[in-house]
Amino acid sequence: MPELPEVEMVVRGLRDDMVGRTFLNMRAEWAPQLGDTTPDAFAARLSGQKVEALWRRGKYVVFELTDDYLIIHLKMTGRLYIAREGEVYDADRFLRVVFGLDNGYELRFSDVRKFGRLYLVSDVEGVVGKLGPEPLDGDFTLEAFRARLGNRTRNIKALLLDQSFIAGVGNIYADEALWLAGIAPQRKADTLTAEEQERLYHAVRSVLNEGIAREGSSISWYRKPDGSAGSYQNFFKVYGREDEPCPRCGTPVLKLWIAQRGTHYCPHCQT
DNA sequence: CGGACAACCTGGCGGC
DNA sequence: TGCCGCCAGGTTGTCC
Repeated sequence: MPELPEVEMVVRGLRDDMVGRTFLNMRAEWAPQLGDTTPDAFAARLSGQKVEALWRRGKYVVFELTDDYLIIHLKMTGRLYIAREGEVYDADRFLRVVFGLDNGYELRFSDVRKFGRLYLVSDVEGVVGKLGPEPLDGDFTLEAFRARLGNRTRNIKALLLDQSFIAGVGNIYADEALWLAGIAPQRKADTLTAEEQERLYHAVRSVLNEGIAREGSSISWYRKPDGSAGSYQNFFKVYGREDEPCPRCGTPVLKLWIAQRGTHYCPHCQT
């Protein structure tokens, strides 16, 4: 489900309701999502901790607490939303964890595929420390991007998906960025010209910003915390558009497998 | 470093 | 209608 823009919308949608709240309790229906921690231990450690801040790092949602960090990765189908105690929502069909808050509301985590992961740690870097730079941060400059690309021999699609290379880009935004930059996904990273590097740098930031402006892509499971859908899926140029004409040149969009992921691109104007 | 593949899970959809 | 196989916004570990 969620890539950087979707996770950003989740964080923005929860922030006002969550900052300042204190966790009273927690109930987990599927313990494996807590890693090695038992639900009881997780709940005991979390209870009484107040949310001081809420932010995003890559695709991770980070609740900065009194003593610890509650970190949640939504993986493919995870959702976070606020509900009044006892109130029932559609997403509750796949409810996995419920956090009781000090104001009569709950933070709920639902996740169809159970891939999502929750961490409660004192050291945030232990979870997010290996992530690459935030592509929308001011210090992620063209020069920084060039330096990271320089000697990498992998194909560019695989590299964009590598979270230690850049944090937050996933399958949709990788395909869209490569289309916008006019670069074929199977190109080896170290063969990009200076001009192509620059086009890709701007394309990555552009599609992520546009994704946020459109409030994310709601293809199947992703919804904002308030339950509404994003609209960026209506603006995809190639993702999910196999056989449809390329919006730039009319050539049918191809789908193939690169880095074990379905990859969509225009074989004519992405070179 | 990098590629391939299996695992972790469940639901939706297209094909027959 | 029903069943089956395939596919899915992600990551991690293993093997070569």
